[in-house]
Amino acid sequence: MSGKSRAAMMEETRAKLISAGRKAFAEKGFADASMDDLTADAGLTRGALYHNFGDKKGLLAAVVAQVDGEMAAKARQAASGAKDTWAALEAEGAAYIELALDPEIQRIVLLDGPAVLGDPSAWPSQNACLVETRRALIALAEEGRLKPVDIEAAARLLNGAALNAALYVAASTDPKKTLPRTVEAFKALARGFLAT
Amino acid sequence: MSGKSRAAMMEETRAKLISAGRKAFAEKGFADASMDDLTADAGLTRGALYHNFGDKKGLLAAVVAQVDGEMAAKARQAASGAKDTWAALEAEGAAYIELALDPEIQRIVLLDGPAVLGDPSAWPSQNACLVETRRALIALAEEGRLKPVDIEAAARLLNGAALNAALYVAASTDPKKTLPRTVEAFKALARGFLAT
DNA sequence: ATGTTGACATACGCACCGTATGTCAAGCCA
DNA sequence: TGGCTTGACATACGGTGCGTATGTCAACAT
Repeated sequence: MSGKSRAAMMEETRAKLISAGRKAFAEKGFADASMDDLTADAGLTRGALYHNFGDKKGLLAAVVAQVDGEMAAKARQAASGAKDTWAALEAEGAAYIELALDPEIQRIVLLDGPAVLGDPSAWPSQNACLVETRRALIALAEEGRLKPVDIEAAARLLNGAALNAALYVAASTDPKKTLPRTVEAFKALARGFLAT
Repeated sequence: MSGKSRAAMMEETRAKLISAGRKAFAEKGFADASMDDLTADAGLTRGALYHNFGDKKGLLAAVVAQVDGEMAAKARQAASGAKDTWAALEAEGAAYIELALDPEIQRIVLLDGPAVLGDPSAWPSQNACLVETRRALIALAEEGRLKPVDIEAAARLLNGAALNAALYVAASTDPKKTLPRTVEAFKALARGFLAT
C-alpha cells in the first residue's frame, strides 16, 4: 500500500483538480468560479493548480477536453446501431442535441469554452464532436450520396445547427415537447446535403 | 446653443458609454475590458456607468442590442432585392455569415454575449437576426413551400448553422477562399427545409 | 430662498488572479 | 549515510478591478 509512483500521485491531483473545476465551472460559470474555493474543494491550493495547468484558462481547457471526449464517445455509441451511413449521421446529430441539454455541457463547452478559449476548431482537443461529424460526411461522400459541398464547411454547419439548437431547446419553456420537434427539423435540414 | 434638455444630455452620455464599451469589448473582450479605462475613454467615470446601466453586464446588453440591430438591418437590406421568398432566406443567411466575419461581431455577439448574458433567445433585444429568419420561414410556410417542420426550431437551426459557420470561416487560414464554399454549403443545407 | 431630486464623481472595501518565494519529501552522487 | 538537487506543492505579496456607499452640484419645485 501507499506504493504510488510520483507520476501516479500527480495524475491523481490533476484528476482531482479537473473534477473540482468541472463542478465549479458548471455551477457558477467560469468567471464566477473562484480558484481558491475550487482548489480547496479538492483539498489543495492554487499552487497545485498553477503548477499543473499554468493558469485558470489552462484548467478550463483540461475540463473542456474531458467533457468533449465524453460527448464524442456517447455520440459514437448513438450512431453505432444505425443501418447505414446516413442514419448514423442523423443519429449523431440527434445525440448532440440531446447531450447539449445537459446544463454542464452548455455552460462549459458551449458558452464559456468558446468565449474563453476561442473558436472550438482551434482547440487542442479539436472538438471531438466536429471530428465525428466530419468522419461521417467523408464516408457519405465516398459513397457518392452527398451533394458536392465542402466537407469541412458542411461539418461546421451541421454541428453549429445541432449545438445551437440544443441551447434553444434547453431555454424553451417545455424542453420535453420541444426536443423531438427540433430533432425532426434537424433531420429535415441535414437532408439538404443529400444528393438528389 | 447649449440648449440641451436633461433627457438629451443623458442620451448623449449613454451613447458615449455604449460607444466606448463597444470598442473596449471588441478589442479586449468582456472579461479583460476595464470599466475604469472604458469610462475614462468616454470622458466619464464608473459612476455614470452604474447609474445608467446598473453594472458591467448591463452595458454589454446595451452594446449587444445596438450591434444586433445593425446586423438585422443589413440582413434585411441584403434580402430586399431577392426574387422570391426562398431567395430572400438564402440571402439573409449568406449575409449573416458575411456579417459574422467582423471580429467585433464575433467577439461581442457570438462569444461574449451568450457566455455573459445567456442564450440569445432570452435576450431583451430578442436577437433581431433570429426574428428575421423566423419571419422569412413563416412567409414560406404560408406559401406552402416548406416541409412540415417546427418554425421556431427551424429558425434556430438555420441561425445556428450560419453564425457558427462564420466562426469557422473567420478561423480558417484563408477566409476569402473559404467564405464562398461555406455560403454554398449553407444554401444546400437550407434546401433541406424545402418541400419536395 | 430653500428643499428636493437626479446625474454623475469620488472613496472605500473586498475578492480575486498571478507571481514570487518558501517548504519538504524524493531521488542522485559520493 | 549525508549533503545536493529537483520537483510538487503551499504560502505570501502586490496589483487590479468590481460594486457600493457617500459626496457634490446643477436643475427644477414651492
